[in-house]
Parts: sequence; structure tokens; C-alpha cells
Amino acid sequence: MSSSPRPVRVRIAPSPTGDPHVGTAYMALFNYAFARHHGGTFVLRIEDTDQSRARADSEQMIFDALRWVGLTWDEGPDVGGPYGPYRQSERKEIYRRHVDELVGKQLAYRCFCTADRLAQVRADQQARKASFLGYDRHCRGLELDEAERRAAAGEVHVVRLATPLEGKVAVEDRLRGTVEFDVNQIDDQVLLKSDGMPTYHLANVVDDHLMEITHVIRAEEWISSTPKHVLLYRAFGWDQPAWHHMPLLRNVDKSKISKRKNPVSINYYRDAGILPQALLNFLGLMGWSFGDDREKFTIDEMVAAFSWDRVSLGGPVFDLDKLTWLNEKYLHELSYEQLVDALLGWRLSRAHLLKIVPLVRERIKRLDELIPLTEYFFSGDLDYTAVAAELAVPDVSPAGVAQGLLALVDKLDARDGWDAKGLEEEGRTWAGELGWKTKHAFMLLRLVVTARKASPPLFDTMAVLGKEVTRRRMRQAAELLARRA
RNA sequence: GGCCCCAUAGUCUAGCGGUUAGGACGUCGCCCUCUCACGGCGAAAACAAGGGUUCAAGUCCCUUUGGGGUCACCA
Repeated sequence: MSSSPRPVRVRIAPSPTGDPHVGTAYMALFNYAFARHHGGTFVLRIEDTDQSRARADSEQMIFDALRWVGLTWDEGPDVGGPYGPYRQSERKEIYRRHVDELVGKQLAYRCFCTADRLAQVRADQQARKASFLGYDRHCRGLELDEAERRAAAGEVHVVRLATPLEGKVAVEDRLRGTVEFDVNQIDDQVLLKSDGMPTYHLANVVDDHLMEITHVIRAEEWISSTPKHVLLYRAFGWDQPAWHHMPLLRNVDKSKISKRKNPVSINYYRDAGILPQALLNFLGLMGWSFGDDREKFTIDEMVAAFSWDRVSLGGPVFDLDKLTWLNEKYLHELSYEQLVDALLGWRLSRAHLLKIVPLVRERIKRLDELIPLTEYFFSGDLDYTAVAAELAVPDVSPAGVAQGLLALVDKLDARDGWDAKGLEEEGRTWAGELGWKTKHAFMLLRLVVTARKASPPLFDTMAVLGKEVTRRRMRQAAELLARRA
């Protein structure tokens, strides 16, 4: 394979739908390492085409989290660049123009099918156990004139890609070679949604082309939609980028890493006292090796040594123990001054203490009582052995209590904000749904969150602890209870 | 279920036809030591299975098994 004469340009394209994900940092790391190794450009693009899932604070958290681990980008919404705008919601007109071009060439078509009809089609396919599940191309036969007339009249519709009816599509993956897909496995993918926003497939391809991305480095979960992208490049008559699909980070049970089973927010690792350089180094160990037996290396060393043939394709399990070991190495390397600075930048910061003090001022008589009384504000996981017997709800089995906690973990994740008032409302509905007295439910939560029977107001405490630590403790307690059952 | 990817200890990995299969986390033991931790030394622990190809297979091919991903107007 000849190397492209074009300067290397790569990108990550996170979607601002929640907390900054370790998977985002993982892919950012490989994009960054590859780009820097070749003196190329690393672009950050925000894929915010789904307004229903967008979270207001998410974009800024992504910026902050990536900068925290030590990665920087050359172009992006916050730093600008010659290929902007770098937020897809600000590029609607560009997508529309490109879709119109495809419709005009009859490489794409307008589809007026209702959601009900699509659901019916899918249900039928499932009922007769069809090997292929997908759109039945009902609107593909519409005359262009008629479709345009209906669209002009304001009829609600989407635009779909007219995929070839027969043949194969080959994806040249630089990490695994040629991967072939039969087109009969490929749906007539929606390109433009009825709200006028592009789908991922369209926006991604159009932007990667216009931003002159040369190498697409993304997670393996994308590989089965890559033939759709290849078809789109073909429809537009554009050159494809070089595809690289990295293995997926895994939970302990080997499934794709998920917040249900593993702390997945970069903010969790930050709050749990992981040093950014340790986290970044650890991610570099996932699916990549230095070349000799080195396991501890800086980002600059990784950049210098970077090579695709050092990538292994088995999905690596994200192992907290090994991350902690690596963190210890980095921690022990800090001077006392640096360690103090790290602590002051963490939970011993003025800002954090200012959140705690209002909760405990009335509860202390002397300064020396503060630290013993608030220990759980400075801890990661708690030790429940002293309160294990009380970790219960009357007339509910340990397994039932565990289940109840996990339900709350999910509810809390779905929440937008993280303030005491909202948390209390959530807590009350949750207790109500389970039929638990709030008195019992909230004592349980207090024990879970603080490992104590006495604490400042529960929901204020949770608010200060933060979403990730709170949820992690609930998960840990649920696990403990499940083991007891 | 269809399609696709993957496969060395519990976990992360080295290995790119000839190795006593190497390193690391974790686990266990010993040493250091006023305790604990650090540190040092050591141990147990792996080529998923079956067929080929080859003088020779963890390494190449096939099948099976197992794991994963994906099949949305989410990315």
C-alpha cells in the first residue's frame, strides 16, 4: 500500500450526550499518537446531530476531560481552524446541499414512510424470521418528480441512500485487511432525518471529506457500518480515507465497556484520584504495546514509538487493578511538592472544601473533628464491614435491595443535573416505586454513600460527592448485597 | 437469528515456522523491617479443540467451539 501524499489529518468525533467517556479518550489517544508521529493534524469535531440526546454541559466536559488527560487538538469548536464549523449542528446547510446532489442523481431518494409502517415492516420480518432485517425500499420506486412535489408541499420525509441491489463492498481495514460485505446485508440507510438533521453516516462522511481527513481511526463497533460509508464515498465520487478499527474496551465480563458495569466517565477516574498521565499510559496499554517490555511510558514516548503493527485486536478488559498499580508508580515519582499540589488540585482544593464545610459546620465543635467526620468525602470506595448488618430494607431480601439500588443507579445516570433538590425528588419517586418507606430507603442510601448512620443531609452529601462516586458506591454496595444473597 | 470481527495464564500483553512460550497486574511464599507500605527474590498459572500444510506450527490454511460487535429518523 502506497502512503498517501496528503498530510495526515485525523479526528475524533464525540457526541455530547453525557459524561466524557473513557472510550473517547482511548480513541483520542490513538488518533493523537498517530497524528503526532507523522507530524499531522488532530481535529476534534462535535457530532451533535441528535438534539433529543444532547446534554448542555457535555461538550465542555469533553473538552475539559481530554485536556485533563493531556491531549490537545489542533482544530475544533473551541480552538477554531480552517475547516470549520466543527460542530455538526452548525453545518446543516452543507449536509442538505450534499443530500440534494445525491437525490438529483437518483443515488438517494425521499422516503415518506411513517414510523408505524416501518415498525410494521420490521415486525413482519421478525415474525417470519427473515435473515435480513431492514427497510423494504417501499419508496425507492417513487418517481423523482412526484417525490420532489410531495417534499415541496411540505410532506414529512427522510432521505435514504439507494444502495446497490447486488454485489459486494470491500472495506480495506488497515488493521485486519480486506473485510467483505454482501450488499444484501446493507439497508437503504437514512441520510437525512425528518427534522432536517443528518444521520451519523451522512454527516460523518461529508465532514471527513470536507475536512480532508486521511485516516479514520475509530472503535470496532463501527466496522459493520463502514460499507455504508464506503458506498457513500462512492456515490459522491470521493476518495476514501484509510480505515482503522481499534478493538473495543471491555467490561470484566468481556462485553463492550458500559456504565452499567464499569465506571466509564473520565470524571470518575479523576475524582477517584487517578493521575491523568497514569490513565493515559494505561489506555496506551490497551491493545497496544511499546515494543519491548516497557509498560510505563509517557505520551511523547508513545508518539515516537507509535506503529499500527503494535496493535493487537483482542478486546482488552479495562482492569482497575492494573490502572491503580500504574497510578502508584506515577504517584511515587512525584516530589513531595508535586504531590501536595496534586492533592490541592483534587479533593483538598478550596472549592471542594467550600462545598463540604456548609454541610458540617454545625456538626463540629472543634477544628480537629472535621477530618474524621468527613472522611467519606475524600475516599473512593468505602469499607462497609462495620455497617454491613444494617445495609438492608425491612422485609426485602438482599437481592431485592441490590436490585433496587441498581435501579437507582440507572435513574441517576439518566438525570441531567446533579443538585440536591433534584436528587431528593428522584429519591422519593424511586422509593415510592419500590414501595419502600423513605425512612428505610434513605437510611440505606446514607449507609451506601457514607458507610455511616449519621451524616449531613443525604442529598446534599450526594450532590457534593458527585455523580460518578455516588453511583459507583451504589453499584459496589449492590454487588456486596448480591453476594450475600 | 443474518452478517462481521476476535482467540497465548483470572487480566494486559511479547511472540511474526525451530524459544526451557518472555514481561506486567493480581494471587501466594520468602527477605528487608519497630508496624504498615515501598523495595528485593521466588512460586503457581496460558498457546480453546480437531484436522491439514511443513523436516518443524502458538505462529500458515480449514472446520468446530467460545467471546464480542452490529443489524434505528442513536452515535
